[in-house]
Amino acid sequence: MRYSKLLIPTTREVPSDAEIPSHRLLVRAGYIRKVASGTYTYLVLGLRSLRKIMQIVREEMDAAGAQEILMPVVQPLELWDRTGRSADYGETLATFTDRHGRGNALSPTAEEVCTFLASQELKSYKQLPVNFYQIGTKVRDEFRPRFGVLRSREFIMKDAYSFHTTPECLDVTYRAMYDAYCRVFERCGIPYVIVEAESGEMGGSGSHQFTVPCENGEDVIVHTADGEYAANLEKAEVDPPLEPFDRGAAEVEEVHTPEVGSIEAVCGFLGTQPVEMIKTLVYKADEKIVICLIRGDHELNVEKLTQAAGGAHIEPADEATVREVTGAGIGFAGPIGMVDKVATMYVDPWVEGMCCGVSGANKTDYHVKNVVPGRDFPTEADNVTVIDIRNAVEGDTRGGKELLFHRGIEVGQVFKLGAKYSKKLDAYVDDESGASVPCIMGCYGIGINRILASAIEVGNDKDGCILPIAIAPFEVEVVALNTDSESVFSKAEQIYNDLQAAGVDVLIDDRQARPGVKFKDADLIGVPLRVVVGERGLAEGNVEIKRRTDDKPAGVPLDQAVERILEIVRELKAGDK
RNA sequence: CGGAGCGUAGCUCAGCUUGGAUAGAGUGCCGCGUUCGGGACGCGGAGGUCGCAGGUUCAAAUCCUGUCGCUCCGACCA
Repeated sequence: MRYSKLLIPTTREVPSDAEIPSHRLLVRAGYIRKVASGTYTYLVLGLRSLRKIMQIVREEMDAAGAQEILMPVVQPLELWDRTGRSADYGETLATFTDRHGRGNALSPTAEEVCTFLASQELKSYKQLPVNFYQIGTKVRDEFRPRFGVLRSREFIMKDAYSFHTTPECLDVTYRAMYDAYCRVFERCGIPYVIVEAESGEMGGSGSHQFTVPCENGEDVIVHTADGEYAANLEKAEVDPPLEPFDRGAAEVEEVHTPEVGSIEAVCGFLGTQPVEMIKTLVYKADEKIVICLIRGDHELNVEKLTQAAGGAHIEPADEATVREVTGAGIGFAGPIGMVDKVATMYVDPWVEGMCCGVSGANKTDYHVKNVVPGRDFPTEADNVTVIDIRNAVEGDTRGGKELLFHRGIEVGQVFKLGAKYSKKLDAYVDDESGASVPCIMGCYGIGINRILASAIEVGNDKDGCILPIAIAPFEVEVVALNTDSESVFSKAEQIYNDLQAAGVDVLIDDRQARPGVKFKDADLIGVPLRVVVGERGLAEGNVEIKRRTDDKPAGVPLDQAVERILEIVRELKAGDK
């Protein structure tokens, strides 16, 4: 394609809202333009890259036995109500009421619709297993869009849903998807790690997350140095305390702590450390009130709590509920005497292991000291569960090995869903014995735009993008330096035509612009291979070929240029895999 | 939703504290000329209801109130 005919609005300056490299460069290189918060128009370069990514995904999904379909973005809210996910998603689910008064959701994912399809069409075990996938726009009314295309309100996702009669059959497809994902990311030329993940709102029993390690990622991955264990922060398990602590503490003592509700404030007031505090959090698990005890310097892990509560929908209790349950204002909840007032009390092992601690007194403006787990509140009772419900932190171990933390961008995740959706949406089939059984499901997502953004996040330098050839908008850029020189222009055109004929994705910079401008733009856009045709080179019978990652161009005789370019393109493609 | 901040030329920003004349710069854009291998230079030009609505004032980009939008930090994330 001809640069002079395309809208490739490169800029020297960046909009002030772009903070991370991928966002800055996508804008500067003219791949995208923002329309509103969290929504973007993809211009020719951006769309070409997305298409290449989608094609790779499509090929690997097809090869893995999935079949492509297309489901609606506008979905009946009723289906979401039936699975309970309209509540789980909350305001993140974008909804509208149509002119007939019907509720509709804009799809952030499509378990409901796909399961609905299964319920209508799948009747017999003989039809299974099946795996449906689609590539399309998803909508989430994000509480806070950010990082450009990485966390937007609208994005492109490949989502797939598989149906099975047995867990073993699901395992086979799950593994096939897992392997397909590895091939997708390898072909896209981006580095990735696979970690164990929690299935979260999806509701399921097993999951792996594919993450591109990089500084600006929003996900935290946790692993041991030997790589034997790797999980995301939501999932990462931590060892319980090694040594049981000395329990020889004094009697419980109430202290007046006026208007100091937060951990920091209490510590400042009493001169204690967060590690000595017992943090008491009131939550609602479905409609039941539960409390969670974690050490003051730890954070509650909602995913772990969800699992502990048997998959219940977890949300923080509102202030009125907290007051009613504890009899005190926010910030003064404590464990003593609470066990009878709540459905369940979850105690983190690191609280159980405390010698004694400071907690709220369930009395506004008061805390209590010398609270001993097991003595002053039960750690063993019918409705008390001691279980890991906090985020892993620096210094934690797992299996005795130190846990290390890194950030990453989630680009894909695979889930075993079980029968949650099929039961709620009546997706049952007859098995071999004639019994009606709910389909066992898996689901598998890939963030298409995130692959592009993360590729730039890990591939850039001061001059611009450095994209793998597999997903770059063009494979080769021919730069015609002196466009008013007939010989330069015609030779550049000849190379351009020959490359096109050879099936190469080639861009020719045929603009009437100064050389510096063309060089800068070529670097910024990040086309993997640049071919310069200029008077200086032609005087020696050469054109210049430079990979985006090379320091200097190499002169190649004009008559060998196309052949050499094709060779390097082949090498680059092989190298990316 | 809580905290902070910002809305002035297409973009990046000055001006606002301490109200005052035709609202500025860089970059980008248009025209002419000179240039032509790493974002050239000269001359000329277009481009602004200073987010919007009220208010204070002889006078508002500037002060006050409201409102809308955006951004950053935090709060259950593909």
